[in-house]
Amino acid sequence: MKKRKTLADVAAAAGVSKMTASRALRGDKDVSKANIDKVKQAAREIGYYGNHLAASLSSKRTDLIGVVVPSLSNTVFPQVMSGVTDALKGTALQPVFGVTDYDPEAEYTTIRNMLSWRPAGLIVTGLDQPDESRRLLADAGIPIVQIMDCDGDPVDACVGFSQSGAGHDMAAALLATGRRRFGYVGRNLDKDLRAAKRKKGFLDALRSQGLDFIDAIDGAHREGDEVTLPAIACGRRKTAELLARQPDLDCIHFSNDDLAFGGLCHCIAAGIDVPGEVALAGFNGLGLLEGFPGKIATSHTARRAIGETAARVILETVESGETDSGKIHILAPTISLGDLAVAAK
Amino acid sequence: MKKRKTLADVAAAAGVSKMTASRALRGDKDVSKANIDKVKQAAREIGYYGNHLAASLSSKRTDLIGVVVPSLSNTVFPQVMSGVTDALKGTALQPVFGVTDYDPEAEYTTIRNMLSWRPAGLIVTGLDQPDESRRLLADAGIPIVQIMDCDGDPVDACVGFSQSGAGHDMAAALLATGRRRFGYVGRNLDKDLRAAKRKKGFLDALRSQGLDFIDAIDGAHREGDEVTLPAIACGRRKTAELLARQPDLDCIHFSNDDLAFGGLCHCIAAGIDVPGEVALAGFNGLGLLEGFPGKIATSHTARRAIGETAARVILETVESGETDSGKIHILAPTISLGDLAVAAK
DNA sequence: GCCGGTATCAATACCGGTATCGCTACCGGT
DNA sequence: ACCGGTAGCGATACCGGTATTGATACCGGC
Repeated sequence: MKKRKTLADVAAAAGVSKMTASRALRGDKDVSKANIDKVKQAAREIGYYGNHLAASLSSKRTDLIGVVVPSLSNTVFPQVMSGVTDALKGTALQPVFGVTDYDPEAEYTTIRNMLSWRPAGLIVTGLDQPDESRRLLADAGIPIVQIMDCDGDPVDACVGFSQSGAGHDMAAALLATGRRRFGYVGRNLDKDLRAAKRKKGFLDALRSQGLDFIDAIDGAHREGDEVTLPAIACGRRKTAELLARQPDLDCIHFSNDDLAFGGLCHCIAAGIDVPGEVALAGFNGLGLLEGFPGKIATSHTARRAIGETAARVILETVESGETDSGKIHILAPTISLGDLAVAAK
Repeated sequence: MKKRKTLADVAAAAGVSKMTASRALRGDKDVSKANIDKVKQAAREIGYYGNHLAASLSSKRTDLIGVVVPSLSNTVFPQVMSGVTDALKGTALQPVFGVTDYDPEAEYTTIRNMLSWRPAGLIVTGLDQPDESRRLLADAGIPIVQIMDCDGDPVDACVGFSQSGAGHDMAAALLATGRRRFGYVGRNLDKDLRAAKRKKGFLDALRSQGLDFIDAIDGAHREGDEVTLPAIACGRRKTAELLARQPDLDCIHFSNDDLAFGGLCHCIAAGIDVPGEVALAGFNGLGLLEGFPGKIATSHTARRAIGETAARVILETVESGETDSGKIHILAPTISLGDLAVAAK
C-alpha cells in the first residue's frame, strides 16, 4: 500500500515549507495569493486530505461534538440527532454519536471514550447520570448540555422540559375532559427514567383528585423478547390484555406514542370507539399519529428543536470562549387532545 | 481551568516512567504485577483518561469505524446503525456516524472528513457514489463495505441485496396472486436511488407480462414541505389522491412500508377492504406493520443483520490484517404476502 | 542613505502518546 | 564462575500537524 500523503508531500510538490502549506490550506493569513494557489493546486493533484488526529493534537482543539443518546429504536432520538446535525451544518463543528442502550455502565464508558477524543462539547441525554459519570462531565472543562429533561440539577447547560410536569399536565387535561377510570401501559420503565418520571407526574395529578390507575402494565423485563418486540405490536398486545382485565376503563395512558398507536390499532380491530368508549393518550407527537389524525391525545415535544438548540448552545459557548454556558432552556411540550377535545364538550 | 491530566502525571504519581505507565494501562506485557497495580491506582486517583488523538497519531491506528448513512428519518438506517453498534460491542472498535441527507456533495465531504480521522474501516450506504467519492474510497487503503445494495460494482466488500431484484420479486409475487391493475406511490425517488431501483425492477416484471402502472405518484420534490411531512401522513394523502383518480386499482405498490401503512390507514378510514378490494405492498418489513398484522404485503429486509455483517467484515479484515476484504454478502429479503396469500387461493 | 514597519515565509519546539531498542538484574545450566 | 536468555523498565525518536518566533525583503518617509 502506498504511503498516505502528508503535508510535507504537499509542501514539497508546491515548493514551499510545510508551514506555508499548512497556512494556505487552512486559509490563514500571511500567505501570498500566488502560494495559496500553488499549494491548493498541489494538494488536489496528489490527492491530499488532512489528518485530523495530528491537527487536533497540535492545536489542542477539535471540531467534534459528542452526542450521547440511550437508543436508536425510539424514533425520538434519531430526530434529536437530526436537529443537532442540522444546526451544525455549515459550521466547522461535527457531531459524533454514541448509544448507551439505557445502560448507565455503557453510558459511563461512552462518555469517557468521547472525552478522550477531546471534543469541543458534549450533549448528553438526561439529568440523572450516576455520580461517577457526573464528575467526569463536570471536570471535562468543555460545555456540557444535558437534554430532554429539566427535573433536576444540570451539570452545566440544559435543554428540554420537565418530564414529570408533562405527565402531570397531560393528566390534568384528560381529567378536564371528564375521564375518571384510568389505565396505564408502558414498557421498560425500569430503564427509561424519563418515561417513569412522566408516569409519576401523571399519577400525582390523579391522586390529587383522589384517583389512581385502576390497572397498569409496566412491562419491566418480564421476558427477554420484550425488548425486541416492535413497540406498536407491544402496545397492541398489552392494550388487549389490559382491556380484557378492565373493560370499563375510559382512558388509557401510554408511556409513548408508539405504544398508544398500537393501542389504537387494537381498538380499531376490536371495533372499540376511540375516543368515544375509551380515550387514548400517548406522548411525543410522532408523525405516526397522522395515520389516524385526532384519534390519540398526545404531547408534542420539540425533539428537533431540542437537538438544534443544544447544538447551538455549544456552538455559541465555543465561539464566545466562555467557560460556562450554564443556562436552562425550556422547550415545553404542547398538549393536543385531538377528537377528545370535541368529544368533551 | 486546571490542566488536563497527561500520562506523564500518572507516571510521576506512580513513580515510574511514561512508558511503563503506558504499557500498564494498555495491558501490554513486560510490566510487573506490582507496577500495573501502582499505575492503575494512580490513574484512578488523579482522574486520568487517555487522549485518543495522541495515541492514534502515534500508533497509526484508530478504533474508529466510519458509518455513512443518507438519513435518520427513515427508520431503516437507525436500525442498520444499531446492528453495527451491536456487532462492535465488546470489541475495541467504535462506530462513528455521518449523515448525508441523500446529497452526493455532502456524502463526499462526509467521507473525506471521516478519512481524515484515519478510521480502521468505512461502511457506506449504496453503490452509486460519484467518481470522486469512489476514488477517495478506493485509495483509502482501509476496508470499505458498501451496504444495502448489490446492483453494481462495489469498491471493496459489499453487504446487502439487489434492490431491483427485490422490486422484481415483489411484482412477481403479486402477479401470482392474480392482481393486474397496479398503482404506485413513492416519494423522493429522485434522491433515493435505491427506491428508484426497486421501482424499476417492479416495473420490469410488470412489462414482461405486458402490464404497466396504471397510475403512479412519485412525488419528487413538488413542494418544499414534502420532505418534512411524516411518511405515514404522506402515504395516506397520496393513496387517497391515487384512488380518487383510479378507483379500480387492485393493487398499490409503495416505495416503503411507511407509505404503505399510510395507505392502509386511508383504506381503513374510507372503509375499503384490504386486501379484498385493493392489495397494498410496501417494502422493508417494519415493525409498524404489526399494528394490523397481515394487511400489507412486504419484503422483509435484514437491516440489523446488514449492519452487523458489515461491521463484522471490517472487524475480520482488520484482525486478519488482510488488505482486501472484497467479498459480496447477499442477505436477500423474504417476501411475505400476509392476508393476500390466503385471499389468492 | 538610513530607519522603522509590514508582508511573507522558514525553522523550531512542541502536542501526548507509542514503537523501538538498549540496558540492567536475575535466572538456571554447565 | 561464566554464559545465554529473559523479564522489566526507561531513554529516545518519532507520528503529522500547528503555534511561535525569527529571518528576509521590500516599502515609504525623512
